Amino acid sequence: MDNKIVTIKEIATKLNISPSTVSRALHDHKSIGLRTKARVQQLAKELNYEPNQTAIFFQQRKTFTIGVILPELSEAFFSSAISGIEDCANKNKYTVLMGQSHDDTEREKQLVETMKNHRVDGLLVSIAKNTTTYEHFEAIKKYDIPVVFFDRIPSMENIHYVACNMASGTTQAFNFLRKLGHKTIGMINGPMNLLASKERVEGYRNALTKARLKYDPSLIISCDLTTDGIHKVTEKLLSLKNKPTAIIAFNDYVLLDAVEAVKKLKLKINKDVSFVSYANLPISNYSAHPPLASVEQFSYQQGYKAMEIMLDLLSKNNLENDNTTFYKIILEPQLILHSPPTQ
Amino acid sequence: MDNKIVTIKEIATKLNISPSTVSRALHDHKSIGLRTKARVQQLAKELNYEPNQTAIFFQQRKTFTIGVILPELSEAFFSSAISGIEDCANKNKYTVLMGQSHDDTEREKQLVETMKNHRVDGLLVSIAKNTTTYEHFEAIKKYDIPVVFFDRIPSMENIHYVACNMASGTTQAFNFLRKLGHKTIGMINGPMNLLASKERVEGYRNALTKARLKYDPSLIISCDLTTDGIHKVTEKLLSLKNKPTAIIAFNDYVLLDAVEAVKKLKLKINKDVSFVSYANLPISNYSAHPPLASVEQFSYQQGYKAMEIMLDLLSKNNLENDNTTFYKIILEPQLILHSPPTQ
DNA sequence: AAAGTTTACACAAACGTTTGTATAAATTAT
DNA sequence: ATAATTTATACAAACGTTTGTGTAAACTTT
Repeated sequence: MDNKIVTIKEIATKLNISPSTVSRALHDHKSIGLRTKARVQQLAKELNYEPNQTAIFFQQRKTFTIGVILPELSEAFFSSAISGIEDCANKNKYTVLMGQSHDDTEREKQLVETMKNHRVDGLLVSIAKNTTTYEHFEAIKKYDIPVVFFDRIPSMENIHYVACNMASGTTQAFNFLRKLGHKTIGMINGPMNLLASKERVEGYRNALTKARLKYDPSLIISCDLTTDGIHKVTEKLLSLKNKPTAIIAFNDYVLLDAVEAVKKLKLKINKDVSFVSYANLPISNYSAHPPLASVEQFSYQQGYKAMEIMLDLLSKNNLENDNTTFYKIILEPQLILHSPPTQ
Repeated sequence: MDNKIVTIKEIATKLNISPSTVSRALHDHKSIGLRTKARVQQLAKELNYEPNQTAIFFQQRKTFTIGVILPELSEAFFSSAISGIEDCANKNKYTVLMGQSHDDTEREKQLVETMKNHRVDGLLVSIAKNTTTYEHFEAIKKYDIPVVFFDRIPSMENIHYVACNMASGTTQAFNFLRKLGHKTIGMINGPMNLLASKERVEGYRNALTKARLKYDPSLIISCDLTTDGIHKVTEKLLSLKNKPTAIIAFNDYVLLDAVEAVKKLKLKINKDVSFVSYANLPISNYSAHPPLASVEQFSYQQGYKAMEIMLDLLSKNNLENDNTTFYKIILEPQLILHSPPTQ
């Protein structure tokens, strides 16, 4: 019942040997005799010895902790991603230090600072939607803390990242709608500083080109991902002369707001206008107005993979921090078709 | 561009003063002369000095880190709760170390161990659904690491916790259904080791008593919260002689599965059987088959409050770890009515 | 049995910071 | 001008662990 925390030193004193011997005995070092090893290990067990990780972290200059910065945990995409990160980290004896930017660049900067001071071994980041300057990420590299981005990738050179091929996903979505007979397809896009937004445009245009169709720029509108913004953009799209009969929404959350806007306009979903979106969140399966299809972005896998890359970087880190090769892992998204709600 | 990490020692050497002086100068200690203070602070800035937190943690025996163990981040309830935890922690210069038990008691034990070794200052826990032994939580108390439980509370004496009053929530739900005319009300309950399950029964029976109705135990069935379990329980309820016309589901996720079971039985929701559930997750707002009402459990607030309690415990901790008074914060839940999906 | 080798341990330094105590120098008081 | 006090700084230990190096004692080898 004594809640005194036992140290290596105490074990050493009790056994009349030196701390270094105890340490080595506990690590099963070959240079320690079997008798002493046994004695040490037994006493350690008896006294309920627990290594003081903070001391070890300090001494080893390694914390086995990975910082994760993401916009918003209550978004299913990110909670699922961090779930993957944590699972992979845990399997490899790493722990996850978590921080939400709430899509605020200032907060994001602070978090990077905090994480750096905590001496995390690495940083996994999905950037805030309005982050456009990247000094805080440049800065941390100087400290030999590798950074791997996932999903929300900044427009930086020489970074590691894992993301979904949104161009291809968008092409899939576009072609799917075309096959259903839609001729005019609109798109509610995200902020253009996000790689994912650029790629959506790319995929959209690729599909047009392949189909030898003309590009009407007014059919793609960026928005700030707020409810208001989405409402406005949706109304704008649906009041175009070249009015779309189908809309590709930036993601399932955007879709929810877009649906609201459509209802306000007294238009019928899946009749006047159909939707396809991205992420394939659980809500789509139970929603009253699910999209016809959703581009699955494999958030759990993205997180898991990002952590795997991190582990790889960390294992190589000692040898040579090779500043010339960068992981750019592109997962192929998959268009998931949804059946309309029954009853 | 030199990425060498600067230490207090180096600053001391460069200025030809002792490390202790540098440390005190950086902390604005009154015993340091203004001139030296200025010189130190300037050089620190120039060299981009960053205190090594791992050293400080080690030295101070305090990490400003709070461990959070919860079942499953991809459940909206928990991601929202940890969001509250993180927000409160961050405001108070604390960081969050996160771990998911995936509702596995073994993993939960491991996590407690990991957190302990990381020397977290405190632990916030929502237990795995099948955790029935609590030695791992008893054990950590000996290390003077306070533990605060939230939402999923174990049946232990002398613990701190914050939870929602599920008894009252259930009574509200029951009365709501009664007012709609339902005479026979069933309940899909969770595992009985959870306080929340016991409280639901309590609230159900209280409502009966107040209304001078007889208690039919077969109308309340516990399940293991798996899809299969929920299907079975739903079928069982709906094949009773005393068949319920309304069912109180353990939470919004359980509801989704229960709805499936109802459909399989070719029964009509809101006609043959109506539902009320708990949590009031976002899905309810967009669902094709939302419950008539959902008991809002204020997950974000629960997390935030739990962290506040933790902070309070930590501030008092030094004085006297008072093992006689325990926080038991009960939030009053609120029944939120849902309108059926439009169109 | 002497030289070489191995085994099993001890010693000490290091990681970066904080903090109690000692002590010169500067200031004030007498 | 000397003693008392204050100010500003240095010194050293400590937190718990790991790890490079040194070294007796116990073995081999010949």
